[in-house]
Amino acid sequence: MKVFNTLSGRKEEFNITGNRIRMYVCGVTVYDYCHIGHARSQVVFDTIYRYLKWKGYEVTYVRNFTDVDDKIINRAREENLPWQDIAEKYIEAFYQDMEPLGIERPDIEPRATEHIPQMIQMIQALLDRGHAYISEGNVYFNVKSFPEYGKLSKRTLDEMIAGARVEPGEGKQNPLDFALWKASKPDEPSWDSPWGPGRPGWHIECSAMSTHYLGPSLDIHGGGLDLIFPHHENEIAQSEGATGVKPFVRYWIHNGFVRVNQEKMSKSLGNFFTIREILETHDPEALRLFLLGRHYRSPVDFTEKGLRDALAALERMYFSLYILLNRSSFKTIDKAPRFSSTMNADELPDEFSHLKNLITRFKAAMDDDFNTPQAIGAVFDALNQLNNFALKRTPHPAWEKALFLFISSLKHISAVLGVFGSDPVIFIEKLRDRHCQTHGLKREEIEKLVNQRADARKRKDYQQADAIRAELLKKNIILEDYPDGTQWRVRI
RNA sequence: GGCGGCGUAGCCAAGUGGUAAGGCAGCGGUCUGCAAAACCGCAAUACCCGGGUUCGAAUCCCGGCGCCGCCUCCA
Repeated sequence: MKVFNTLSGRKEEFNITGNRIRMYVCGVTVYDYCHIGHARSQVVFDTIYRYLKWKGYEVTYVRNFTDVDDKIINRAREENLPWQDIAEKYIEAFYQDMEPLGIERPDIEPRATEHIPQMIQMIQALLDRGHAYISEGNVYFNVKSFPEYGKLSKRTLDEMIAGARVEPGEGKQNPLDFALWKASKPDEPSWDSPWGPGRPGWHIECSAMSTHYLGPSLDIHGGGLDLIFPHHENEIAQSEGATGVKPFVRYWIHNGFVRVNQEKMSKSLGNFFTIREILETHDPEALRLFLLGRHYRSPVDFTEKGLRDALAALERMYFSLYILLNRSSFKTIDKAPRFSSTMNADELPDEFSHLKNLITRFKAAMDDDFNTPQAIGAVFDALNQLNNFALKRTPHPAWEKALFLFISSLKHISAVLGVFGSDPVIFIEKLRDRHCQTHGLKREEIEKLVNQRADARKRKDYQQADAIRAELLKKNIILEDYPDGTQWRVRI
């Protein structure tokens, strides 16, 4: 398996000793609803987590909540609520938004405020080792004490100072020094510490919590591209400075941005869509497929068209399965297929190459730096081949076996990608319901018309039949006549 | 100003040295009462532009042009 490592700037062979993977991903600061950028990051690392587990690794995945921070404090002031309530509210919202996207719960989800002692301990270690200093109740990290500072973001201290839009900063020896501990102002959250009442700086929580749960050396650390500097750079300085263990992280993985009109989606630009507002009108599985349709390191432009295309692709997949299952002897996905679950792909003739190789191709794609677009391509190759053999006038004698193999393969693939795992019947019905709801249509009426048309067709009254079809088409309902009956679907 | 990334058909997107996956849309064919779906075929004479290396480059090198990001809180 190859993984792109931000630290080296290259794809590297993924080598770890043993079978255990320690993985830490920066979660969110809980002061507002999550937007599509957060969704992408979560989907990307969720998929990586699922894939590593699927490969048989024993993964410990830690993802934090930053539940104390300037933004939370400000939000609390605006809403005139205790800051804890703000954090609580948006943690709950986070789960509500992530659940429909199929984001699995990490093994450990630590909150910053529950790990103040660990942070204090690490700050003390940094002071003891000469990497930090105290100034007016604040504790700062001394970047000059860590010669490798800049190795992740590939900048030198001199370059950063030359770039210089750095805050002068009260009591800092160097403008790039950053706060480990902030003396708290009167009405701010505060904890006791050896340096007086205060609260932790942002970066220290991830160092302290990752070390606490995973030890001083992690296998994978992830987050958005925008965390490389300063957040992850600072984490390296803190962790390696405090523990002396190098490297703090073996593989740094960063996902690219979601953009809107060619610009980064961000709170400060105000060009963001929250997950919940998108899911009001869009299918969550389509959103996940849309996000996985691009390589995780590339930027992705968020568009309505992109989402629609993804839904159309899903619909094609599920409608095909729906038709095929209907025609098969086993009818439904989970109702005891006639073929044993140990059916060997070798039982299929060689013409079914894409079906036989599907899992192999899927694995090869994912092994190459989690190339989800390529993996998805392999799935559609297989679907095309399946339809080709199954929907011919005289279907291939092995088509049911091929269908079964496809469904079994899909079970594996959906366990990793979190798409293509729905029951086709449920997916199609959901699509129909949603359409009826948003267009104020009644299913019974549609079905009544479909039946009327069937009668007309039996009478060979094609004029009447076509009139009904045209009427339904006006409502974006498309009829499809199959040998075993008429299906209706929604035009996307 | 420094550092990093990107530019592949109408749109989205893989491919990073061996002759262009896949999705959406389009066109032609098969099927169909006609459609739709599905399948088959067509569609970039070829990967921003200009040089170079190589038997061979979308893929490597040099030079442009365009876009984006980081350098400040941000997934």
